[in-house]
Order: sequence, then C-alpha cells, then structure tokens
Amino acid sequence: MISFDTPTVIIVVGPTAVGKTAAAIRLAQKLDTQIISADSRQCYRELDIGVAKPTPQELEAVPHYFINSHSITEEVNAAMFEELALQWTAEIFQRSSVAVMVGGTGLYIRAFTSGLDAIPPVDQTIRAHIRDHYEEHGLAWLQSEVQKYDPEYYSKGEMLNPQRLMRALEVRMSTGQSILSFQNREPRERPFQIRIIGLNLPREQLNQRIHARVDEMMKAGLLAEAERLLPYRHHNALQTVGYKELFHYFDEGGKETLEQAVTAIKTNTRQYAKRQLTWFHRDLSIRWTDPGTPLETLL
RNA sequence: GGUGCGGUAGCUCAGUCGGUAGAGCAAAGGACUGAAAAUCCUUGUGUCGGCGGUUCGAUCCCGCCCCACACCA
Repeated sequence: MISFDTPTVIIVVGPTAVGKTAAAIRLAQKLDTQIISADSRQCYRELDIGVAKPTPQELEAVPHYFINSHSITEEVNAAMFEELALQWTAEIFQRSSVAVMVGGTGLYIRAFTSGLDAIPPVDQTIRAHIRDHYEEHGLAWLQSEVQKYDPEYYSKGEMLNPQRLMRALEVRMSTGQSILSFQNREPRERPFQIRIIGLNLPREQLNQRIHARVDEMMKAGLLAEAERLLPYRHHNALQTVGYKELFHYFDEGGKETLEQAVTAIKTNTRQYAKRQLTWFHRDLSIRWTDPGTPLETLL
C-alpha cells in the first residue's frame, strides 16, 4: 500500500476518449480511496450516453463525487466546482491521505488547484438583460457598451469574443468596477499536495478512439437520448458535443442525414480534444504517460 | 455514338477581359478566471485533368485525348 506523508490529490487529466476514467478507477482502487470528477458535463444526471459517464459498475466499484450530482436546469460553473471540490477533498482526507481527481475540464481543475479570483456575484437581471440585448443587437452593441463603461477592458480584452465581453459588462454593471480590478491571478495556497498525471496517445490513435466511441454511443441509443432532451436544448448543459449536432439534425428534418450529423460529432469531438491538449500542455508540472501505464508506478 | 455542362487546395466551389490563384469547411498551432464539451485568435495547403498549338508569357484562347454528370440516340 502506497502511503503519503502529507495529504495529496492525484489529478488525472487528458483529452476526451483517451482512457482517463478506467485509469483513474484502477488507481483509486490501488490507493483505496475515492474519486472527484472534474468534468463539466458528467455532473448532470439527465446526461448519460453522450458524456461518456462511468458505468454503474464503475461507480459501484469506486465512489465518485460530481457525477450525477446536478440537474441540467441548475447553474454549474467553475467557481462552484472550486468550492465543492475543496469540501469533497476534505471529506476524503478524513479517511485517507490521498484523493484522486479525474477529468478533462481544464478550467475546473485550475480553479481547484490555484483558485479563481473572488468576484462579487452578478445580479441575475443584469446578466439576463445583457444576454437579451446581445441576442437582439449583436456584437457591435456589446463592443460599444464595453467601450463606454469599461474602456480599460475595451483596450485590452478580446473584442470579438462575445462571452468575454458579456462577462466584463455584467461585472461592471453589477459591481460598478471593471472586471480587471478583481483579477490579480494570485495562485491560492492549498492545504494538500497536488500531482498531475497527463494521459495522451499519438493523435491518429486518439482520433480512432474518438471515432469508435462516437459509433458506440450511437449504438447505445444516443439519438433517443438527444430526442428526449430536445425540450431542454437551450440550457447551457446542452451546449455539448454529441447533443447539439443531433438537435440540429432534428431541426433540419431530412435535409441533413444522420450520417452527416454523426460525422459532425466526430469532428467536433476531435477539435475539443485538441483544445484540451492545448490547455494542459501549458502546465509544465504535468507528468505525461500513455493510458496503459499503471499510474501507481508513477507516484 | 451525338449534344450539353463540368474537371482549380483534403472537401464544396469562386476566379483570372492571358502576367502561375482565393473563400467556406476540414487540418495545424494558440488563447482561456462564474457558459469552458463554451467562446475566441493565427496559419499553410495547389503539376489550376493530360499532351500539343498560338503567344514574350497559357490555369485562362485553340486542337486532340482522358474522366465525371445530364440529356438525346
């Protein structure tokens, strides 16, 4: 049995479909501990096939936090994850000196390891108002509002990125201050050690795994799952690869074939994997290996 | 067999009144602080179907051939 002098969280990261889930479960069993998922979609109980959740047997074998813990109608975000994951870590440390975290959502993992800057909560009516106006008047309106109310952000921020602009504007309108005034980017100290293991495969091999997994999802009934979720498509939880393409297929009513929709899922999943790798490659503390390696040998 | 329309980037196609070419998508690389499976940025890609002819110069004009599609026989 491997033991740790100081409480330690082992984080397993990597692109989608690389084999994180199975590797993390094996590791948690070896270490006789539990898993915190760091996946922004597997937390929703209404989503199943399309988000490649651990199977019921796997969840039986090792208890998981942040799987099936929320509803698609709730708001989940990185700040919430930071708070919850810290609580869960403390719970696990009451029984063990080590916890395992696994997932592909880079921002959530950074929120957990380094913390997000504290920004006061945003008034929900202001948020809704800004989104509605953006829908109606487009990017030019957003840019001019940001220019008017937060000229410093206007000169520094990404002027073509609506999400960043809306966030800057809602913070400015809610708090009276620029979002820049809250961002000091000081990494937070954590009362435990962190080790990050990255799983990766040659790109061609990863793409093959992605394609095969999408085909399996379709066989397992992803189309019916998406159809069932169609009424909830406007929720953020369903701005998700695997569902949005099938919603579009239902919309097109025959103009697009199912095969084209499946191809789009594969393409979007490949692009997602690439973005995940871009994110994780920046963290030079990550120790990379292939998913077949028994991870306890790296500790 | 005849007529018509095509053959240009990995794909779909635009274009050059003759001076060796571009869009979208894909791909590759990057960013990322309360939507992050989201959102955004950057960058190539070429025997312009083949062989001849005209021309200082042809992907473009002309001839022949090959391939695809449509229609007629």
